[in-house]
Amino acid sequence: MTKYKDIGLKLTPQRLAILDFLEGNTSHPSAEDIYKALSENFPTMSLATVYNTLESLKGKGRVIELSIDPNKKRFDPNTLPHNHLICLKCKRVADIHKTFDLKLAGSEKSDFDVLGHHIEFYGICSSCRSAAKP
Amino acid sequence: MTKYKDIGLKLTPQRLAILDFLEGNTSHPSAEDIYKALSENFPTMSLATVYNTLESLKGKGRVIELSIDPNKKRFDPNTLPHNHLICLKCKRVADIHKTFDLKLAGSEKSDFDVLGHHIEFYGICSSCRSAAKP
DNA sequence: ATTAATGCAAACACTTTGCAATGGA
DNA sequence: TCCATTGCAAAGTGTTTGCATTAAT
Repeated sequence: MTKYKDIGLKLTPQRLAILDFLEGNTSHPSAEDIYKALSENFPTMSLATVYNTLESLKGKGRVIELSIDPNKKRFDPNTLPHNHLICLKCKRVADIHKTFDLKLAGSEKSDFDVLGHHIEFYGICSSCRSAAKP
Repeated sequence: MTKYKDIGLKLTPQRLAILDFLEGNTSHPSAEDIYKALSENFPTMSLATVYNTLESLKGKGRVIELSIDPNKKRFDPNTLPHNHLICLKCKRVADIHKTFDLKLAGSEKSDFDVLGHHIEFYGICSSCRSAAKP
């Protein structure tokens, strides 16, 4: 039960619930998504707690914040390098486990220290494709 | 002077100013950035007009909306395929003109129709690097 | 006992919208 | 003239923060 004992944060029931919800979750939920999912079992949980916890988890490197969805931040508990595929219609995000080794020449870097990269593929998911066209 | 005559939108002074500001602009400005820059010469211009115009330009394919900055939408008048490099500290965005031909196998696409991709490189820009470290 | 985390509400930042007045086409 | 666009204000989202209370260590 002390599965998260070395997390470096106080383990409150709320955090435990958030961690359990995120574990293995590939839906790339927003803070609101997490809040709604947990509100059923934690009716008193505050949305602010979800935001605060996500911030802490980000600081501990247990969660990645994605800016792939233009309307809200989405979170990914998979902190290993990988890429994403987003549906332009419904904003569903799928993981792309394939990685790419992209090199930039010095002259292409605009004098930045380049630390990494992230690829967003975009397209249409199967359910949006098969949905009746207006 | 009818440089934008075939744009398919009514050419108001406000829109002309926005188009002129964006032309060749590589700063990837937010709506607020554009509004501030033009307010000097157009003191009565409304921020809503900037948003409305950007929406129209997006619809006409004259501007791309970027979700590279987690805090706000940024806009790019360069609609040719290219990639971006963002400074993790100051959020400055530079263009990467190099493109990459990234292929996904059918099994990697989670049953999406993949239409394209965009690469975000991230790192530290030269001015942030040389800034005094706290 | 300490100190961090919670929940609430208020504040904040960004973006969108309703609508009367305006002005391009 | 006609209809799209403007400017303003209000409203709508998503996110952050202040603070007294609570609870993990």
